[in-house]
Amino acid sequence: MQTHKPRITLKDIAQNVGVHPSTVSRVLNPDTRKMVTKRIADRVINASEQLGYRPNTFAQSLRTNRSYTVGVMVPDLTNPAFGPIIKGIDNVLEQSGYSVIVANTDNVLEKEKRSVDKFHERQVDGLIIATARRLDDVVITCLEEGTPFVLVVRSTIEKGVNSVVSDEIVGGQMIVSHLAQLGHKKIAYVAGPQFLSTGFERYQGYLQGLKNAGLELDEDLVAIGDAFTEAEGRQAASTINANKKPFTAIVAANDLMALGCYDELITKGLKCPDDVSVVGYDDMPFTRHFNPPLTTVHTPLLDVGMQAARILLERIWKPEQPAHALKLQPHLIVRASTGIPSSFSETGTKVTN
Amino acid sequence: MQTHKPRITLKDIAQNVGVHPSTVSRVLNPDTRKMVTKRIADRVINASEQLGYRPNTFAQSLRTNRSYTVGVMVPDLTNPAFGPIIKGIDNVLEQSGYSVIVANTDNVLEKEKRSVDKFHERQVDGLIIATARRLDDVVITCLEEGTPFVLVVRSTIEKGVNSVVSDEIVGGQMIVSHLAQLGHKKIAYVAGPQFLSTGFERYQGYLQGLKNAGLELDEDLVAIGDAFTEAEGRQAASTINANKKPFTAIVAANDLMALGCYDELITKGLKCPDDVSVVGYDDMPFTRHFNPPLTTVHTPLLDVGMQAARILLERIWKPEQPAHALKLQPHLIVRASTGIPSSFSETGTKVTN
DNA sequence: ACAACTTGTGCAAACGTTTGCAGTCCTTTT
DNA sequence: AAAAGGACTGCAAACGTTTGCACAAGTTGT
Repeated sequence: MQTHKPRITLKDIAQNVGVHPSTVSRVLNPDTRKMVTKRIADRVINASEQLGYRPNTFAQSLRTNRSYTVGVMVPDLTNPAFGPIIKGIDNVLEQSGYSVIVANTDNVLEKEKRSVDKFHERQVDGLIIATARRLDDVVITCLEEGTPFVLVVRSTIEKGVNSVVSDEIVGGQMIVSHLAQLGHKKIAYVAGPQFLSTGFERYQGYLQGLKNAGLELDEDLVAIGDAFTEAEGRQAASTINANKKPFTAIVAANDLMALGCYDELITKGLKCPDDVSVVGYDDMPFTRHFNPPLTTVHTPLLDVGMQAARILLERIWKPEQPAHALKLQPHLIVRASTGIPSSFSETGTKVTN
Repeated sequence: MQTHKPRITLKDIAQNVGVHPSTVSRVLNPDTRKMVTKRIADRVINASEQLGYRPNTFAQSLRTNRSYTVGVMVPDLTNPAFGPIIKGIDNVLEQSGYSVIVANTDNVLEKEKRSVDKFHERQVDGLIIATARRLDDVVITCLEEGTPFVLVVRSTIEKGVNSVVSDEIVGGQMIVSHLAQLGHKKIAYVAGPQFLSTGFERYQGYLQGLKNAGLELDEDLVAIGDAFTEAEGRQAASTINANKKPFTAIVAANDLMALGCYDELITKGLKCPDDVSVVGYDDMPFTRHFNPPLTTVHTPLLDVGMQAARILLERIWKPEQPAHALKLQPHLIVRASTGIPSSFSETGTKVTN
C-alpha cells in the first residue's frame, strides 16, 4: 500500500556530495568530525539534512557492538511506585540518546531469567534492575558477564554492585520512633517478603526501632506476607488479629500492604487512627488521598530513577570505575493514619468503667 | 576486567558440525528448518546448545529490516493508569518475541516528535500510541510512513486507524444517568482538555446525558482544565464554585481531576457526598481507597494494553488488513462518592426553615 | 535408460556502518 | 631546496546474518 520511501544511506550522501562514504561517516560522527575539512563537512551536513538521512542503528550496532539501549526490569508495573522510577530513568537516558526497554516480571523468577536473556540477546548496553532478591542468580550472572547494571529499590547481599536504594533501616526506625513518641507501646508489624532487601531491612529497622524506644518485641504481633500486595497485607494483619494480643498500631512493610491493613481493620470494625494507627512505606502516588491519609516513609522515586540512570551511564562510559552504592535518606511523612493510642486497643477490649 | 566470553556465531557452529553457515541459519530459523535433513538439523541444534549460541539481533535486523521491537508512547508514567496498560502490552508482545521500548512524553508535542523519530530510527516494527491528540501530526506522519500502529485510550478524528478505546460517550452518559436517577438536577462538569478525544468525548457524553435526563445545560457549571491532573481539576472546580451557582454533583473528566475536586470541596468546607457528589473516570488503581471511595467509570486498562498489542501484531504480520477500531464497553462503578442530593447545595445555602 | 523433477546443501552477495591503513598533497623545518 | 612531518581523504575489510541461485545427488515417470 504505502510506497515506503527508500532509505537514505551514507553512500547516497557520498554520491551526492562526490566524496567517499567513509568521509561522510566521519563527518556525521561527532568524535571524528574534526578529521575532515570544514568545507567538505558543511556540504556533507547539508546534503544529509537535504536528503533526510537517518543512520541505520542496526548497522551501527553491528559494527560497534553498542546498542544505545538499556533494559529495565520491574516486578510489577501495576504498582504505581514504578511509574515514577521508569519516568526518571527515561528522562535522563533519552537525553543521552539511549532508549529504554522495559520488562515486567510479575515477581516470577522464570520471567526474570527470560527477560535478562532477552536483554543480553539484544545487547543492551546496561541494565537497571528493580527485581533483585537478596540472593539473586540473575544479578550474579550479570556480574560475571560484566554487563553494567545498577540495582534500584531492592539490593542484594553482594557488596560492590551499583545501586540506588533508600536507607530502609533508618526508615523503619523512624516509623517506630514516631509511634513511640505518640505513646504507642504495642506496635504490630506486617512484614514483606524476607528474601527481598526491602522486606528484610525494613523489618530490621523496626526491630532496631523497638530497641531504641525501649520496647520489647512480641512475636505474636508480627506476621510476614509473601508479597508486597494488598491481599498479603490484609492476610498478615488478619493473622495478627487472630493472635488476640492487644496492639495500638500496625507498621506495614509498604503502602500496598498498609491498604490491606485498612481493609482488615474495617472488617473488624476498628477505626484508623482512633483504634489503631497504621503506617506504610514508599509514599507512592496518592497516598495522601487514602482514607485516612496514610502516614508513610517517602522515597523520592523519580530521583531514584534519575540517579540510577546517571550511575549506569557512568559505568557504561567508564566500566572500570568502582561501584557506586547510593543510599538516599528517607523521610517520614506524617498524615492522618497515626495518632495517640486508644484505650481500646491497649486493653484489648473497650474500656467501660 | 571481565573476560567477555567471545560471541558464538553461525560460523562457529558450522565449523563445529562441518557444514556451511547458511545451513546452520536455516536450521535455527523455524521457517526454513524443514529444508534441511533431520540428521544434520539435529547435530546443528545440539552444537548450538552446546556452544550456547545467541543470535546477533543486529545482524538479523540489518539483513531483514525487522527489529522485533515496538515503541510505546505514553503521556505520563506517573499516572497510575498507564502502568497496567504497559503491562498488558508487554505481556502479549514478549510472548511473541517482541520487546517494548517506552517513551514518556510529558504531554509535550516536542517530545512526542522526538520520540517517534527515535522510534523510526530504531526501526521499530510498530507503535502503540497513548498520546494522540484529536488532530495529531505525529499520527498523520505515521500513517504516511506506513508504520503499523495502534492508538490506545486516546483516538484521533481520522477514520481507519487501529485503536483500542473505551466508549467515552456512553461512559459519560452513564454517569449523568446515575446521578439523575439519584435525584441530581444541577450537575457540574470539570472537563479535560478538549483537544484530546477523552476530554472531548466524555464531555459530549455528559451533554448527551443531560439531554437524556431532560436536564438543561448551565454553562456556569462547566469549566475546562488544561490537563488531566489534580491541579487542573481543582482549579476548574474552583472556578465553578466562583460562579456561585448551586449544584449538587460534579462530574470530573478523569479520576485525577476528581481528586482535585475533592481538595477543592474540602477547602470550601463541603462534604462529599453529603453536600456534593463526585464522579471520576478511568477507575485507576486504588480509587476504592480514596476518601470517599470514588464512583467512577471502569476501563479495563490491562485489557486495553493486551488487545492493542494483539491488534498491532496482526497489522505487523499482515499490513494490508483493514484497520481495527476496538471500542470497549465502559462500566459504571458506584462507590461512596455519590449519593442523593443535599438540600444544601440545591438551594445554594443551608436550608434553615 | 534417459529425461524431468525434487530435495538438500553450498556459494556469495547484500544489508549499512566504522575504522586501520595507506596514499596524496601541502606546510614547515633545516 | 630537499627532507620531514601533518592534514586530509580514499580504500577495503569487517561486523553476523539471510537468501536467491546454482549445483549435486537422488527420485520418479516413461
